[in-house]
Amino acid sequence: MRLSAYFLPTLKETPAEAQIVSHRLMLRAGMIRQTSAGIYAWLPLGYRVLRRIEQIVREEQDAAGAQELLMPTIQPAELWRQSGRYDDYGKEMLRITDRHDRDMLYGPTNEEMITEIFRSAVRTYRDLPKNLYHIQWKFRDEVRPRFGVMRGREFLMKDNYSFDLDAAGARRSYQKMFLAYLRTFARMGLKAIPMQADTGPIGGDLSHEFIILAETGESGVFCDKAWLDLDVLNQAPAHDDDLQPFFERFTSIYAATDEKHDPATCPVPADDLVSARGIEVGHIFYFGTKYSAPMGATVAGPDGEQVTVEMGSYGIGVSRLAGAIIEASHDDAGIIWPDAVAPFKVGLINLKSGDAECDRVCGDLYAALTRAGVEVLYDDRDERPGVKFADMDLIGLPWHLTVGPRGLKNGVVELKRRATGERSELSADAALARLAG
RNA sequence: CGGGGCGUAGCGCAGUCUGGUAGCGCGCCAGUUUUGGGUACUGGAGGCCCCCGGUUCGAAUCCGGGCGCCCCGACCA
Repeated sequence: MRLSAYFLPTLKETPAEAQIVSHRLMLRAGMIRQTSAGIYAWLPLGYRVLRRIEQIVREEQDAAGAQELLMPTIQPAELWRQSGRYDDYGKEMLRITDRHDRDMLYGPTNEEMITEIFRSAVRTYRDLPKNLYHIQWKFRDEVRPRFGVMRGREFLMKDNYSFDLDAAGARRSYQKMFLAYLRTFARMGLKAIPMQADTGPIGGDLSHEFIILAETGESGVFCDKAWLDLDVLNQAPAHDDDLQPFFERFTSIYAATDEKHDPATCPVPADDLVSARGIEVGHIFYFGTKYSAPMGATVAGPDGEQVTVEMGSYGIGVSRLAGAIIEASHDDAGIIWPDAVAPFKVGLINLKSGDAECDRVCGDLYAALTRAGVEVLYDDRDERPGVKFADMDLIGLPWHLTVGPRGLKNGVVELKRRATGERSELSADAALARLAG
């Protein structure tokens, strides 16, 4: 993509309403625009990131055996009356009346709807287990939206729902999601730590919040320092393995939010205990028959009796992750995208657009990289070098490839790694080999 | 939902107390500068001063009523 033609309204100054760093950087980098309190438009650069995040979530869900579908944003109130939540949910639920005076709502979550779909289609235990997910916009009319996309009213969420014949099956479904979540966040370059959360009336150990560590996180967390150098991707078992040992190991390493942390009973010695800040990016829980019972989601069991199915639900804040990743990965100059979610891999900077030699070398590099499948944002604007460098640092692409007349005189271009600031001079061919290889 | 603040050019703000030609910086446009980490200079465009009503010869400014946005707290993916 040529920057001269790209819709990328970067800002030099920070809009007054943005208080936290990810919100400021997303506005300044031209990723989002606010349209109302807690509601945002995603501009091309931001939308690319959102889709990247969504795709990683999707791949890990599919790998874990979940099946994607898509439910609507608007739901009939009737379903929520069946579960008893229509009156309980309060003002956070956006209620709508259609032209026929029917009560509708903009879905804040989808337990009722998925239960309705399930109960109308599944009759026998032979069709279990099932795990269905979708990635869809939700609306919760928060009293006070803030922190940009980290706590918007409208947000993109991956939510899925598991259906099992009994508690043992539900436990296995839960463990599959536990593994999928650890893999998902690790792939995004995040250190996500599962922390035991309130399970409500069901009890047990089957509810975890996944919290990523970031200096600017909302809540205080404590964890065993063993978490810090745990390599999840290398230790993760296959989804078909017996997940119990893995689950036990990862839930036994201490981690707690400050609400649950009690220094008096903490099993971790003070020297091994890390105190940090965190952002919740995922939440999984098992809730048994909370919805299946009132809504009559039953199947015929092996002995012919009707059995109420055991359910769990699992959420990932996809749009929140865009902000959370920035909270976890930025510096004074701007965003530092982890490779897996970067909107482009390489920023190609032409220091002197209009100069025949610079234009030719850049054009060749751009064409060759594109041919090799490398996504490039080519800054071909007629701008000052300082402006180009500053914009590129702000946008935070993983690699910056700089071409200028001074370097070309010596036959070199400059390659910079955004995360480390490390720069090296090399030939255009060598740079191409490194980026495309 | 309690408490507080703000609304003036695309962005950041001054002007409001004490009513009298709508300003500054950045950005934008046209030039000069030919620049190696937000360069410098010259010229220019761009405003229902959030909305409605009132007071006044005259309102961005005073009064009344709305709306919007932000912050702190409580609450929450």
